[in-house]
Amino acid sequence: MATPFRLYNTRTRTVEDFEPLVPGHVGLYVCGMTVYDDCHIGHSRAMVIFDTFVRYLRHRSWSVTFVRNFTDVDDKIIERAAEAGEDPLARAERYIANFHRDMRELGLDDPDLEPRVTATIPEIQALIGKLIERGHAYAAEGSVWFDVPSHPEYGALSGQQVDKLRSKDPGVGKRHAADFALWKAHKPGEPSWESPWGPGRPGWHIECSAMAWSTLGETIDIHGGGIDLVFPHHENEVSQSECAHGQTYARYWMHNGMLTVPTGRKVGGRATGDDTPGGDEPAAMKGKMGKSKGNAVNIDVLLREYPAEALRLFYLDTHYRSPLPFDADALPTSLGKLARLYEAREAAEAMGGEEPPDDVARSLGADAMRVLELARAFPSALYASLDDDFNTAGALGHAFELARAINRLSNHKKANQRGGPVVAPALAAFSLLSKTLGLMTLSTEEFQLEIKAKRLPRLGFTSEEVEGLLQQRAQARANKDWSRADQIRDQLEEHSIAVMDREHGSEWRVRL
RNA sequence: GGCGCCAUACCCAAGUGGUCAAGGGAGAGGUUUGCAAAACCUCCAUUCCCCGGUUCGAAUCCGGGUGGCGCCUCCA
Repeated sequence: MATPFRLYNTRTRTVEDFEPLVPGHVGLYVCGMTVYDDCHIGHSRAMVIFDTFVRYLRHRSWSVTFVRNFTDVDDKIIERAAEAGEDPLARAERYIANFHRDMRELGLDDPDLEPRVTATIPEIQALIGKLIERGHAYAAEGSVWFDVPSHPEYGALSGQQVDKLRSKDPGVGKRHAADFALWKAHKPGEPSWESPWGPGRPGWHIECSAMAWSTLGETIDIHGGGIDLVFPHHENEVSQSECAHGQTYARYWMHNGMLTVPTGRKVGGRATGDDTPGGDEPAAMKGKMGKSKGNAVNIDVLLREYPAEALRLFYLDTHYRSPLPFDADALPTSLGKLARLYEAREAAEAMGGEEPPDDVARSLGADAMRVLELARAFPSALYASLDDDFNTAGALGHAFELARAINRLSNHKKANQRGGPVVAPALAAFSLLSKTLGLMTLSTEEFQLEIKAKRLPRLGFTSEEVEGLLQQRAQARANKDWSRADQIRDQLEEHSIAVMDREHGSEWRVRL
């Protein structure tokens, strides 16, 4: 890589040059879902960010082993399953299937490995055994606790001081308030496994240490996840792994910001098909999106109405570490921006043609040169942004500059026929955007069809009805019956269907 | 009570020591059009929450204040 790749490291609170342990190869472990319910758009923000991150690293010739786990046995799953009167493991299985369905729908690549807690029990027990052996854990009444005071470094990642914590959970047999469970003694009705300490199940944090260890070894290059996991989850992982192995657990910590619901705004709205009136929602609704706050919007619901790439653009249009506010305008805005990119690419394609004669080239002059300049500079501009702590929002800014330059050139009548020399570099730039950020991966036609399929049902029309009306309107226009033509157009416009009269006929779009 | 992050125009959002403060949306005017829509052009922050300080020079660094958010309980 020509320029260093720079990444913010939560552990040091600074942006650092990224150097993997083994040159050219990156081991990445990302905390995935606890599968007790459907994936909401806060979860999928993390999924999209890391998917895109891996895509980019690979594009830049790093070899990446991407591991994203499933926590398929835990308190919450057991609790929810009990409420629903079902088997916890069956519930987890169902939500894993749903998650896979949602990620596929979102257009994400599968991670290289997706370990599950229930398939990592031997490794978890081995790790716990090691910790007891080394004096960092103790068994008490069928459970095993991590001995926090035995690890002086505890708190380094999150900046917490053990004696300042508001510890609540008393726990049976715990020696220190900050100690946390590695192994939980079996309770009736809960899934359990045999162990040297009696039947039970893993605690919350040990699983990730074990899964990272079994898939990537004692030291991983980058550990990712939501910023809300820093404490206690990641802090505890560090202690478990470093006390067991005596090696640095993760060299870089990469945390994404939360999806938030701003104060006094409507959540979802047209996005969810929920037509509750706007206005102030209960205080509990604002802040971080989460199931327990009752403000979660499930990803599958949104994907029924918006193309996956609109979600992707929504996520990538803000730096991954910033909080991302979600409201009713968010997706329409992102979809509009995405459509702008597609339309610019279409305009570039339409300019294909012969090498222009000199007089035409001269008349295209400055505008054509501008496109050429931006298109050729695009790769280095994109790399500069993404190499700088994965600044996807900055990278997108460059794409929009190019889009405007293309549209400007294509407005030029002569360019419409003869944009020749600028087309290839412009299309190459958009192709690079597809490869790295996963946007504009469809043909323009596919994209328009997807929009129509997802948006039209809410507008009270079928494609056939719209086409029928447009035929009537074409007839009226041919007869210069402008009032009839305008009446049809107004009727469609009322239902958010925009009609555009082109030289070769009328097109229509769903207004975003 | 403890730890940490953030504060850029009407809205969203890049930029984090040095030419004019990206980009998108909204708004105003114009080109185009049968009229529109879309697209394009022009305008839209002499200024980056406030107050001090460092510097030849700060939105960018330091100190204080105010406001918002995350974590300390399950959390992407």
